[in-house]
Amino acid sequence: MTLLKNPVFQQLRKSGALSAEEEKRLLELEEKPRRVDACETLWHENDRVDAFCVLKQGWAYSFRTLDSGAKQILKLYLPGDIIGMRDFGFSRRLAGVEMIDEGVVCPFSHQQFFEVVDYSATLASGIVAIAVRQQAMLTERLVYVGRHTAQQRLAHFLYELYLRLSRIDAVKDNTFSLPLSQEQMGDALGLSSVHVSRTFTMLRDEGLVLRDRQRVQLPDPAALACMAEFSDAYLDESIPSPFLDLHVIRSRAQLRHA
Amino acid sequence: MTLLKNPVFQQLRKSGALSAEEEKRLLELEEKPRRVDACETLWHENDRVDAFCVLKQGWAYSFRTLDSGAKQILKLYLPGDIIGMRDFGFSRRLAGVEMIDEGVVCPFSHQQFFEVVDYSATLASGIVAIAVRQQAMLTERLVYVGRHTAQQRLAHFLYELYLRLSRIDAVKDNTFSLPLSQEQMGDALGLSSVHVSRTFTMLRDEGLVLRDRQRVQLPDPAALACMAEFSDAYLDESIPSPFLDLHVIRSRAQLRHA
DNA sequence: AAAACTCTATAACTTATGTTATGAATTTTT
DNA sequence: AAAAATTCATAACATAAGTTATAGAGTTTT
Repeated sequence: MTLLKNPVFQQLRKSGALSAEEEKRLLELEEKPRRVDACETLWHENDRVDAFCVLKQGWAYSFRTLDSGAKQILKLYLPGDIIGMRDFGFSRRLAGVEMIDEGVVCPFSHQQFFEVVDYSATLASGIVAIAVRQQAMLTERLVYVGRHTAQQRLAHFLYELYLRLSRIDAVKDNTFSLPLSQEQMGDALGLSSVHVSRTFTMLRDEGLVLRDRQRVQLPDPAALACMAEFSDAYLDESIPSPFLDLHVIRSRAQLRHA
Repeated sequence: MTLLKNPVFQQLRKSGALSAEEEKRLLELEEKPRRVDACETLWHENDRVDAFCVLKQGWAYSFRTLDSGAKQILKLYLPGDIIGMRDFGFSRRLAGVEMIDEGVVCPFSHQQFFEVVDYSATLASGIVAIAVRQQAMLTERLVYVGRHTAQQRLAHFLYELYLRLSRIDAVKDNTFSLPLSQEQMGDALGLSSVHVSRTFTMLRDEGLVLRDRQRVQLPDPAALACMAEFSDAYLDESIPSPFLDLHVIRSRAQLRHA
């Protein structure tokens, strides 16, 4: 997975909004791949912000630790996601990030990012759009953690994952791998691990979710989405047309500079 | 309140990172002020995304409406905030936005934003940093809605407001105006209005919050922050040093282009 | 292969918060 | 100024989710 394969950049590319040089610059952010182990910490809460990462392989999550020792998992990162944009413009990390399984990340520095932004407004806007989309998932979780039952929360969580994984071809026969313990899912959804277990049992009894260890199957994804009151607008991948005209604006601006 | 007065741009300015032309460009985003009434809708969920707004005067909030008719309030906007960056890169609004009291907004278009980004990486980064800071508040609310008691949630909400209002000089004698009904606070915190009322009573009994209609007084803000387990990192206004060197990177890049 | 862990399911019990209802206090409309 | 509509406080009751405990199933270590 590269950034260039992200649907946002795919659309820009197809519409001819990306020059060869821009594609090259974007790929330069992924120049320094690094293997990371399962459970490895990428950074801690409160560390100095020095780098962002493209996640090439593996799963990761960001989290906050509370005084009580409880964890709140903020965001699950899948291959192709950018990790750490949440901290852009802050001196210190607002959240820790850990790998779930082993994988590969490509760190890039503040300065590299600035250079890309400075070189191309199109690349800058594309990266911001990707970051905004990631935040949108978090916003959506606030809605359902605040207002929905445990069943709906878990159903929503599983269905969102199902959609995200589908897009990177990680779903076969409505089945995917979910390398999270029930405790971790509880930490993401604001539920106790016991209640996550109870809720899985209920979802199984209703025929909505079959699970065997890390294998999860959704026999009727539509029914699951419906009971979770899932609204997929926030996962919409299509970018608005003004975006595609960016390079036009850009050329006009260059004319003006000249 | 102008964008230029936002702490992010104030810092850039003081460190000499903003040219006169850049300041001018930034102010051009605020060229079309419009009076808006109390309770006026700025846009609905699912509207086409056409503009963003600088909120000059008054309070606003963004929200999602659920199938059940319940509302989840996502974010409170105070003067100096940018409204709508959450939807950047999406075709449709993910949330509605309404004014709370009357005020003034300055809408600017996608295209105007692109032109600013294209003109200056410094301005682009500054605006992104402001948007990231706003999202950070939302992320923080996920943490306490997911993991904290009603008392802590309300305490956190009030203390965060107290800090944000302090920065725009809207707090006198630890007292500020809060033009939200208890039902609306419930909608923000994922609580019923009845329980918000109960919780206010508890906070009063503990001497942490005095309230008379829209006047709210925090006799001991530090104690309130403590009981809410408030961590103020996410409201930190200082931007990291690579930011301040942006114009240096920029000039280097221009040299390379030449 | 046994031992030690970790994860999961389920039960019993507790508690925080939701729901419904009522009356008083404010605010808005007529 | 009266009437109508909100908003707020409080009570009584209902319930979803938390907590603690136990045992089995899987996994890892020895």
